[in-house]
Amino acid sequence: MGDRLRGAGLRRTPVRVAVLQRLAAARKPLAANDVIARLGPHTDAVTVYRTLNTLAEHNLLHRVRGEDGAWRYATTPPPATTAVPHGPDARPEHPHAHFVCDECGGVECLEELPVPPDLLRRNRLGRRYDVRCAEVVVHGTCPKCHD
Amino acid sequence: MGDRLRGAGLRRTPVRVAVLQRLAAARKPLAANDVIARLGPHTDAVTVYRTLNTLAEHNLLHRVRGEDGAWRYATTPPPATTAVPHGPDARPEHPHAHFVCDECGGVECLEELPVPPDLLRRNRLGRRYDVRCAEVVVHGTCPKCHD
DNA sequence: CGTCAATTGCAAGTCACTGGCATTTACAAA
DNA sequence: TTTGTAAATGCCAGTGACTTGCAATTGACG
Repeated sequence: MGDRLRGAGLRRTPVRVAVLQRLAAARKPLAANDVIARLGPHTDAVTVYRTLNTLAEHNLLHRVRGEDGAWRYATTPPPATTAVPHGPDARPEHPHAHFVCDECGGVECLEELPVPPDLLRRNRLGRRYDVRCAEVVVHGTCPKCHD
Repeated sequence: MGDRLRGAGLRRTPVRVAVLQRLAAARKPLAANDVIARLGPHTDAVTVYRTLNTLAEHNLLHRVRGEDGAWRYATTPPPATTAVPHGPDARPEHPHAHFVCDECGGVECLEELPVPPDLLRRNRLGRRYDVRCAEVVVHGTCPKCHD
């Protein structure tokens, strides 16, 4: 999936491709640790940390904090048109809520639960606040941990 | 403010009282670090970490992750009636959104922006999900950092 | 094919927080 | 008031998730 890398102005390197593959294969957000584990002992952990940061900055990934404080990374769907901007300033295209299981710590994307757009209406806060985006995290017990 | 401690079934100790005071005086959520700094060098940092945990478990405090991954702690208003349950299982009484400034990292309670209650409707997710609570975090630039 | 900035890999560091354990203390009961 | 006891504290050392510095490597243009 070097297309997306090149589209974002990034070099297509083996580590980046492998990271994107692993994250796409896992259907849920993974901690850096999990990604490192799935890459085998041949890949340097520091490189993976840096790779995840880079990919997230360029909006090929998005990330959420797990309850343990570690980031979870997940792939973002490819942009609808090639004209959609990449880069650090781009907004997530389909901001959605996330689910955090309080039992197992697992994180899931709730694609079907969009972040309520009215949360971004600046006038809900003082006019002197510059609102950029909002996150919604739902806590509870996931099906796997259910009783 | 030992009343609240005793009400929660906790011992009234100098450290706990001091922590509650400092957090009440700051009108915004503080990182453990900030609390420690405001207590002077006479209080042990580990004790403060444990104290913050204890107070949060007993719902005298609530906490949010800052963008740096460190918890921010803020006092919760006293329960409306004395019959309101305390303890680890109690739900926050007035769940509200929080604001995180991407410039300075500061966190604020948006008491006037309640967490949309429909986020908790279980049927928005599969029926096998057990939804407990939801968090809303708004990102942007705070008045102090504005240009 | 060569050039060179972008990536990588490795060593060492930082930061927020936790665990273990001996000492002290709040507070209930005598 | 005194005492007994579990709960809190203080200190040391550890953990885990990153980050930083820097030299060696490499992808992708010309």
